[in-house]
Amino acid sequence: MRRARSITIRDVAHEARVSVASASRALNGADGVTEAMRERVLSAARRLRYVPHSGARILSTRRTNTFGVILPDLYGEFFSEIIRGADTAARAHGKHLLLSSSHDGADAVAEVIRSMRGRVDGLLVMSPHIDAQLLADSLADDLPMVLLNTEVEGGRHPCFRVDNYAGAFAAARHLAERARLVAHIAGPLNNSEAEERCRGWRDALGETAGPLLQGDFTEESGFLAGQDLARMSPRPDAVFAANDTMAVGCLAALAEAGIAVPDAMAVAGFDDIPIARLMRPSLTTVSARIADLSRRALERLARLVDTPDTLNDLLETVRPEVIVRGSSRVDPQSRHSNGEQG
Amino acid sequence: MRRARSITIRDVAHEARVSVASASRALNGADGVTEAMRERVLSAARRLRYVPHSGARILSTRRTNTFGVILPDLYGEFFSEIIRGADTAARAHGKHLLLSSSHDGADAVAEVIRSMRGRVDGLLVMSPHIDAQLLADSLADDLPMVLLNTEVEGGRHPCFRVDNYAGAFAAARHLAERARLVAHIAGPLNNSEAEERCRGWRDALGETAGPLLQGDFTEESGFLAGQDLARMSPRPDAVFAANDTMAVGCLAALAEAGIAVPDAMAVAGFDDIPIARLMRPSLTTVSARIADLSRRALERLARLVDTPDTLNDLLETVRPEVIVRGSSRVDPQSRHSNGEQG
DNA sequence: CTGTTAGCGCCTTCAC
DNA sequence: GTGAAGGCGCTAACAG
Repeated sequence: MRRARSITIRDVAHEARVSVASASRALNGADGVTEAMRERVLSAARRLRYVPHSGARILSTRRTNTFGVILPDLYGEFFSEIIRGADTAARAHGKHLLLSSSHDGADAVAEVIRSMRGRVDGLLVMSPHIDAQLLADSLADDLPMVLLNTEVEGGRHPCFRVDNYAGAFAAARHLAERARLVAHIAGPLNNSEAEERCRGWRDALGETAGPLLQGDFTEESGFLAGQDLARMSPRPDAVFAANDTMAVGCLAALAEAGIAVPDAMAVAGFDDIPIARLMRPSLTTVSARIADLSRRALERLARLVDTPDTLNDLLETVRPEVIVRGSSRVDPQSRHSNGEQG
Repeated sequence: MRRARSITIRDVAHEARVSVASASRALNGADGVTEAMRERVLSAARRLRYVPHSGARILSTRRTNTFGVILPDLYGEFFSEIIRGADTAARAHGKHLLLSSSHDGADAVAEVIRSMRGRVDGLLVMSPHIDAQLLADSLADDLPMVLLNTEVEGGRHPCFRVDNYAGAFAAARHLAERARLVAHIAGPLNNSEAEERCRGWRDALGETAGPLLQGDFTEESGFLAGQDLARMSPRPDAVFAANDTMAVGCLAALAEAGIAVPDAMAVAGFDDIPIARLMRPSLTTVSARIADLSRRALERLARLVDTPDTLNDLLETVRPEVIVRGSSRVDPQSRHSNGEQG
């Protein structure tokens, strides 16, 4: 546990009997160095187990080789997917990822962003909280930034977003094809994604929209909503949850209440988290390939950092796709469901 | 996108008409500063939208306020849980988290660790790869470090681990109570956790252990194993998967093959990832409360950084617990299963 | 209480 | 090709 003074480039230079400048050049593979000297420096470094101090390098190069990722939370499959996508891209570029959860609230995000100055080259920010607008204003412009599913008017930063409205609209329509009354379990208030999805559901169904249950994206809230649903009369025969996590909770409640899915009640979620496919019945959902989205967002950020370029392609919208699975299949694997010839 | 020269403490000092030192003191809430001056500096900082440059601060304070977390992968519920625990602790201490996946291999880990010098105050490392030993040797001692489920002989670093052997042993025993032949789906080769779990299974059953199927902790490998299992004759009537993810895949394969769980085959996994509870049937598993473990490991790391203290409590082992659920219940919710009066 | 000075470890002109 | 010197932004002695 002894924490000795760590060895610096000076030590290496001394050991190799060259100047610090030359050592630096050799270490960084800069040209203008004799092969002999380079070898001497490198071997000295090896002998001393020299490891460059990133803090110092950051200060002098003004490069951190790190991207900050700010998410509302780090918990659960959804954010795990986002992290995975970002990580994939970061690795590909040899960059680090500085992670932070903001737990909602634009001021919290602003604070986190502040604390990241000087330790990241750029930011990937997801802040679905409705007052993200405040955010935009309080942002320093001196840090490249890419937004993810974050509604901001000013539009100075590239933004990758899922068309939540269209996805929800399609899902609701799908359910309406087989059901008379389609309920909705909404996400948290003041969340722009939740709002868009709710709006999509409502617009898709018009007057025939079923009851609206308030949730908060957690599984538990989905469970409670499922219990409410089970007690209703007339009972809706379909429900669209604003995310998969709530849909999963809802399924559990329905199973407990002895309500058959999809026969007595069809269920659909949103996000296509990995577990959706694995539920029994498997969960119909709306997929936006979120890991892919975050990967591309980080790629974009990397480009932005390298070349603070033109303002084009500021907004990229992904049109999600309904994935029909067991929880809403009209005729659940009757005979060979492959033969779609009529 | 203009990236102006960012404003430094010098600008603030100038604006407030004080020296840089005083500005620094005022900004950092150090005492020995007139209230008037502090106010002047703070307001200047606000006016200029000054944000301190962490890189510089790191260099001069030799403190990064960041912990590095090195995991084999960032993907899936298991690692998501670990991240969550670490994040919880980090937030509580106002620290950042620098995340990195190493994708196995001790040399990869060593490389990642190298690259983290000067940007973290300490490291939380999980490297179940069997040659973690190499790791231990190549480690610089000048960075506080806490290990997670990582087998290293030298024992110079605090280590938090799950007793994989005991957990697997107990799970296998549990299955053996209701089954004649208990198969095992193993994790990847050269993974110490997988090995321990396999050993626990074998020792629990002795000669009566069923077939051993090779997996790699992925859901797909569990699925394939499940298919194999379905074809076997004599067919095992229970299977213990080395992690939940594979168990989930296995369940899917069994369902597809029309094998009833738990009646025709009991299934158990390991880790108690969130989804385990949500499967139908819900998945019997071994829980080590992994999020809690990583949280505590990070707490320990924080203490270690603050006080490079004594070497005691170097190893903390969690004895995991079998959680019996539907996939292995002898009498699946017959009548009111609460009344355990006989 | 405040300002001056000297680094933190590294990179990068600029002379030689 | 190589070395000396200055500076990145900030903090931490030390004087005043």
